[in-house]
Amino acid sequence: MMFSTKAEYGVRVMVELSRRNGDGPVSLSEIAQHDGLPLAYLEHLVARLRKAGLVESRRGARGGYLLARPADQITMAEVVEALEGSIAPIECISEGADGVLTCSRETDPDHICPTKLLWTRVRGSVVTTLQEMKLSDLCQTSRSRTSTSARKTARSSVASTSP
Amino acid sequence: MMFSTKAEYGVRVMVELSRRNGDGPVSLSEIAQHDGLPLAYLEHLVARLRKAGLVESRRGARGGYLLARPADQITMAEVVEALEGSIAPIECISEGADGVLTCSRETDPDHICPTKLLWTRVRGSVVTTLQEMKLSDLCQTSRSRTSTSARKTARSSVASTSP
DNA sequence: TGATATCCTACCTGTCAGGTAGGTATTGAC
DNA sequence: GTCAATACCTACCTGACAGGTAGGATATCA
Repeated sequence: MMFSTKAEYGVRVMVELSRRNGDGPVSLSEIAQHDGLPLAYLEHLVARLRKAGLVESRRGARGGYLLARPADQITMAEVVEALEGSIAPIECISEGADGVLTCSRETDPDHICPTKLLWTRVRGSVVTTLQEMKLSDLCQTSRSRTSTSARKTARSSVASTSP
Repeated sequence: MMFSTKAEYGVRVMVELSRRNGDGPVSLSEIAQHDGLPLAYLEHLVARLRKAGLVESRRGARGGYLLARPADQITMAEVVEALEGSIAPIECISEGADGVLTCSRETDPDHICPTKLLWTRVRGSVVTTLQEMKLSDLCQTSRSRTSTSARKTARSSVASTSP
């Protein structure tokens, strides 16, 4: 498994917020009930999303959460990174402040880690995929299920990605 | 983090076997010492590689492990999958026997999981990257540095793994 | 003044990555 | 034939952390 339920649940929260965008603040308890997820745990996750500037909150009665930006301006890379932390395929690969990837086992500059190429490329493909996908892309899927013809397309497109 | 040290260490073992291909069986203790990895733990990992048909073993004195196939015929997808199990970006996504990806939260056929598209695509990009990269691609990197002094590099690599 | 929400901190708890330990079976070299 | 070196196997340990709970403080609306 590559990501924990933090990403899974958090993405679901973002999708729900996006679908109800414009209806005013959405309370976490509504989302928790709708998706069958533990409310107290979602509070931790949405705190990360808020600190990352992806959602805004309204306290008090009738409060809740809203998207900080339109859904088509939020990349899934931002969402996943806010929830899971910096995306690295493996512990020894980490991204420095300058954005350069380094391998912790590569202390000696003469000794180039032969596996670094692999993990760097894996990371790149994941980050690119997450950056290209916008939150709005996921909501079109969930919206389209209201019509029968669109449902078929959604299912087949998902199934076609198997190797 | 997306993969554990099982993948990290296991890939290193495969790279070492590939580099010494043709020199006869390579013992695990040699590799463990060269890369500064715990021998007893590598035994577990190499058992997975053997069961997956990626390496062959020779028991007894002067025994060890060899690549079961030429390095350019071994994809990193095979290696990583042997070590980590089926590649899934998240717990709720799994690959059935027929190769079709399913979401465990998608019990009701009318309710299509809106996040499935995301995780399916992430998985696809990772699998594609791993399939396109061959074991031989990693060894070309590590070969390029052996021209100066392989022995010196070997010693320093052991020392560098302390953190 | 409640009811309803976010927000914050602390704590719990089972699982599992990562590793150790100790033994058995097999083989080559002397 | 014995010995050393190796793979092979099973069981166990242990700290960290994912995943979640608990309880209260704070803010806001009706």
